[in-house]
Amino acid sequence: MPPKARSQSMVGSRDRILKAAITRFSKRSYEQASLRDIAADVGVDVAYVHRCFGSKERLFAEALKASAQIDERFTGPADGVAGSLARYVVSERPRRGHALDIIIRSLASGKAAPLLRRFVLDSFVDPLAEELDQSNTVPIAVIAALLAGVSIFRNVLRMGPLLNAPSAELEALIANAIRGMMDAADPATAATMKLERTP
Amino acid sequence: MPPKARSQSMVGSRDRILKAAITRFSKRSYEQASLRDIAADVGVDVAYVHRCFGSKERLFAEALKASAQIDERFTGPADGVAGSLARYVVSERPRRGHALDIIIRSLASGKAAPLLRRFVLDSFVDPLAEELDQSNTVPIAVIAALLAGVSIFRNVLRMGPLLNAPSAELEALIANAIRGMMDAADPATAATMKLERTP
DNA sequence: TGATCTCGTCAACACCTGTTGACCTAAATC
DNA sequence: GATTTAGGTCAACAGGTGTTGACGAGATCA
Repeated sequence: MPPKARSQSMVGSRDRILKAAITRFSKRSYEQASLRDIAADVGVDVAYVHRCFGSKERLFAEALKASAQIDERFTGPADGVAGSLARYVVSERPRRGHALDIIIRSLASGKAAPLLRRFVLDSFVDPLAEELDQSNTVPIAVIAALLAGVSIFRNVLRMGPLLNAPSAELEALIANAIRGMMDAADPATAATMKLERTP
Repeated sequence: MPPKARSQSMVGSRDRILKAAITRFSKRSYEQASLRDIAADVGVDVAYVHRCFGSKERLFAEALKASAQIDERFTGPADGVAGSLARYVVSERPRRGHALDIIIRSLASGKAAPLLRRFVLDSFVDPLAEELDQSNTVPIAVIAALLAGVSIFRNVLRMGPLLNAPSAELEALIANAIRGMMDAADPATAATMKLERTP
């Protein structure tokens, strides 16, 4: 293979690797997504992707961080929190490479779990708790678990009922679950979530 | 190593392997739990555990099935469904090797996913839907996703807030989420769930 | 022109995986 | 007593993994 002219297509190979990693990690788990696959996507040698990022773990960490920047809404939806969260999880047709996808695929990986735990806490639970003036993060964590659970059952497990259900129905179910929980836990906070029942 | 007296400790090695597999698969994912580890737990050669079950996939399937028989409550709690489900997920102190543990650790595994999808459908969603006289399985699937999500965040991800929270609080949050959802979706069914608000 | 540094390749290492075939041994069967 | 059969071991295969060191081509800069 000819060594390829550099200044043309080879600029920013690191970014292209990062992008390929995001895609791969959002389709397969940490262990199932191999460095060789990522390298092949970019058309580069495995050794290079390794040396670009130091280790697979660091590449994963960077991919996770980078995917969060793409994914603006994940850090905290603006208004009508319950409905907005529900809509975010459900309407994911052309979504790919967003933080949530990476998270739900590697939750069970021993290597990735510590990273993901901190990420979910720092990028979702804490900001949302602050946004809602809620000092107790437990309900927020349960919301996160609900959203992750539905995403997993839908996109990873590909469970029939959740795949075929109309988006509106699914959205309403999730939103009402969140509302039902927050309402009972703390009516004041629930009011902040702009409750309008969607039956 | 002396070939060991058979009739004593070696009876039912297959069952011991199955038991070890259940334990391993409930602590690590399908790919992370290796046949060699399982074999070592029993004190047997890898080749034997393989030939006992035909393949790793079949061993996993049998372990999953066997774990469900241990786990009576998983197939359908009797009364006060919402609270019962919540309590089941939360109070899992000395629980190990039950179906839910195996499920939440291998959800993202390409090999195990089809098995798990069918298992959750057959052993949880459908029975519970029937028990509640609910023809629409979508809300039930969302409940399953919620329970799985919380279990994952707690036991796999080991997320702080969900680990340290008092069981009663967590239980109430989950139960109210389920009630809030079912109540809005179908008040008649919700009544079946013996709603008593736990604030 | 020559030294240097970045970008990148190549080949290999060490390790771990599920799986297979040959083999051995104790118990049951004839 | 001889033979089959079940229970089990051993060594190896084929393939995949992250990781490493040696090396090379182009551009940069002195």
